[in-house]
Amino acid sequence: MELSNNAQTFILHWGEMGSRWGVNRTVAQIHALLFAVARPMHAEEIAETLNVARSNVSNSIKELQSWQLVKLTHVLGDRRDHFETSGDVWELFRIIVKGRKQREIDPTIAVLRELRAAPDFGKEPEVFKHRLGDTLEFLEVLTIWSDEMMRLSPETLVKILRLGAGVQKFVRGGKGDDKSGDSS
Amino acid sequence: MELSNNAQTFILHWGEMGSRWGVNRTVAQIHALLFAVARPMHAEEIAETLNVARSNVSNSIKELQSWQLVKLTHVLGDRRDHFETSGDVWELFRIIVKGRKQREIDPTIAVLRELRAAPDFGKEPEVFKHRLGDTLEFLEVLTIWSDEMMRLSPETLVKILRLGAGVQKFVRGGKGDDKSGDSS
DNA sequence: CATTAATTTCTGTTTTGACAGAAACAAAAG
DNA sequence: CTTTTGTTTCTGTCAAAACAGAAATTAATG
Repeated sequence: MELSNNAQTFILHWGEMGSRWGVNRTVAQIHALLFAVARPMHAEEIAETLNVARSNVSNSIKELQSWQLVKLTHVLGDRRDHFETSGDVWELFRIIVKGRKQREIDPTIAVLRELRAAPDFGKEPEVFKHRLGDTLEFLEVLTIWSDEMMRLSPETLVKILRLGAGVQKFVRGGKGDDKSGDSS
Repeated sequence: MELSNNAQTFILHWGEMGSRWGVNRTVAQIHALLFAVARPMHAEEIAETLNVARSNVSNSIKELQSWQLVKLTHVLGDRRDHFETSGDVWELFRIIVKGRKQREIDPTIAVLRELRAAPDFGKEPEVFKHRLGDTLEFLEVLTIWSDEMMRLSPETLVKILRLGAGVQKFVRGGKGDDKSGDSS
């Protein structure tokens, strides 16, 4: 398939960004491609369009599937597997956040809990214990919050985001709290 | 400096996690070390403690400084540069979010805006234009929201996070919106 | 059951980034 | 101004990951 200049720019940039946070370029490009063309494609067509080896496409798709970012479909009269991705940006966001939390936050929480429970942890300096405790508490609050937020529909989510810092009006003692210009 | 087992575990894990989101192991380890010991250290001591080359420490610290995660200090009677990091987890979080947004979101917003403004963009298929538009809108809302949130004090922030999805009560039309069990 | 078509796994090559050690540089003290 | 001490830049080595192409496997059709 021939890509327009605009589609190319988008896909290349997406691949570039992908590698900036741990997902390899081809994986990110395939996802961008499926997002852009908005129709099911089979492995062969993806490989041709992006100029990468089919094996590469195969592995990348497996990875995308494991993250639930692309799903397998079929088109009538073609027995090849086809793949597509959701066009709902909010749903994609939810999936990505969920995955990153699992891979980046959860293991750290586990380690911090183990440390706190270790027999010799009590002997550590107070600052160290205190800092680890703060870190753990922080990650736990963050986890609960993100789990709850991600359970909401995109519509509610966008409303909350649009509220912005306005939510501070709803928490007691939150007045006069703006820190504009204190640290930059 | 001799590290306790607990401190070692923490630092090694932090380094491990670091490499999971694009920051190299040594950089993450140095940050973890400074966080754990909670006092200024000079380059030499850092290198000895972590068993890495001094040049490596030098470069890593430069990177951490550019992200405002460590700052330079001096201790009396010692002309060497010493380095320390904030013990305030919330402040660290704010700095990290800010940096990641700059490096991961801002460039994408710029590209999407350019695409939308390109002379031949109007000729693109409707779905494509629509999807890019959605993506841009999403990233813009997210940016505004995070900018505003990050301006709040840690105390307010923790209150809001603790509210969790409870914030939905404050947005109109948010009732009956829970999606539990719809997609997993 | 054989043949064809598609996908996945395997193996070797290439590229990229981390890192150590040396060399160059800068700053302070006597 | 020279010596000492600390910091940064540079260069080469090493390790890990991405990737292509071939081989093996699986599934479908006649």
